[in-house]
Amino acid sequence: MSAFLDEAVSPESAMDDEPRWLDADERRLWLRLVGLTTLLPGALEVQLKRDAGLSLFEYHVLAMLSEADGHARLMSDLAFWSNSSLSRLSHVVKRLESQGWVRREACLEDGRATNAVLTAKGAAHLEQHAPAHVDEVRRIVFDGLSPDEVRTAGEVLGKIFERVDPARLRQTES
Amino acid sequence: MSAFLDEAVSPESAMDDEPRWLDADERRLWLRLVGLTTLLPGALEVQLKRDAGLSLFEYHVLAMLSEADGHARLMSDLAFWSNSSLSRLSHVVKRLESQGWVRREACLEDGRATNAVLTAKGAAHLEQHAPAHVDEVRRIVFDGLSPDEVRTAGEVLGKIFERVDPARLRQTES
DNA sequence: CAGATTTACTTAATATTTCAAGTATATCTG
DNA sequence: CAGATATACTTGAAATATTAAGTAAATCTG
Repeated sequence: MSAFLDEAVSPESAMDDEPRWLDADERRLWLRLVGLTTLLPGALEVQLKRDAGLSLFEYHVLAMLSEADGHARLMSDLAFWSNSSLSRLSHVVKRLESQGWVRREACLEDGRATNAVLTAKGAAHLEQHAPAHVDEVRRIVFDGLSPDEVRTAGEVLGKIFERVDPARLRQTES
Repeated sequence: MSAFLDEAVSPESAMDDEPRWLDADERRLWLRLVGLTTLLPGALEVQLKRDAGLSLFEYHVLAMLSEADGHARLMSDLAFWSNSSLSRLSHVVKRLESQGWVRREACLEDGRATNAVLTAKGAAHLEQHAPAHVDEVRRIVFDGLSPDEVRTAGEVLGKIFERVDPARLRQTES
């Protein structure tokens, strides 16, 4: 990734408007961002999968339901809050439904819409496994960081997140 | 994710050793980290896929080869540098090979090992599409950040990265 | 208010990733 | 140096994710 990201390489380019290559600090952040996006979910999933039979994404979906009014959300809202496409969510909810952790309910106000609802069993499952998962998140993500680092990194990632999809920022603000 | 991450919820837990739930700043960083791991690759891939017919991972693999001596690396080294399992890499290299961008070569020193080698065509493809990709990375990731933010965020992510898999840290240090 | 468009999803097909073996070579141990 | 173990991959199958197409209900438009 160094070549074709930083400026040490390829003084000639295909088009003649040379882009601004990345400097050393940018390259470092970039590589770590790429590294984390590929490795972090897997690292956390080992524990979750083993202990709770959930992927990180599934856990996140259940957690988003657990904090909603009446433990229910419209599929499209839930897709938003779990950073996913409706299609991906639909498949995952089907699986969570088959485990008895979630059920679907037609929406009364809008005939097109469906609510995903966390069942009592799903809530219990989440409660049971949340502590170990939070411990794991803490162990991998937070134990090495000072409060100040947590705050500033959160700010910076927020600025990036905002640009990934401007409509989504509100998600982590509340 | 609020419930079962922060401390506003479930004063009683299954086991009685209550974990330390996340505080507001921790929760914010955590949600943004999760959000970025799920959305950032896709956001960058739109451009790459359309213009260069490459996923972010494939681009990364080619870039890692391009900066290696002789444009070649052992499969296991390449797996390390691209944060992937050998199996995943093997499948992807097969595809890159079928496009003529990479070829495999037996390693002379070790009969078990294989070198993945960037072909001239692969190097040309990378050179052709690198500028637009870097522009896109810059647009989404860096344009909103000050040099100071880039530096400090890089540091913090490094500390997390180190804990995801201690053996891997060296990767973004050089 | 009829036809066209948009919204909210689901589903089938495809692509990608992971998992579990399998193969072959290298190294280590008694 | 023979047998055991470890390393470096590859491959096929299973799980997961994305894409494209389809259905049905709501809304918008002339």
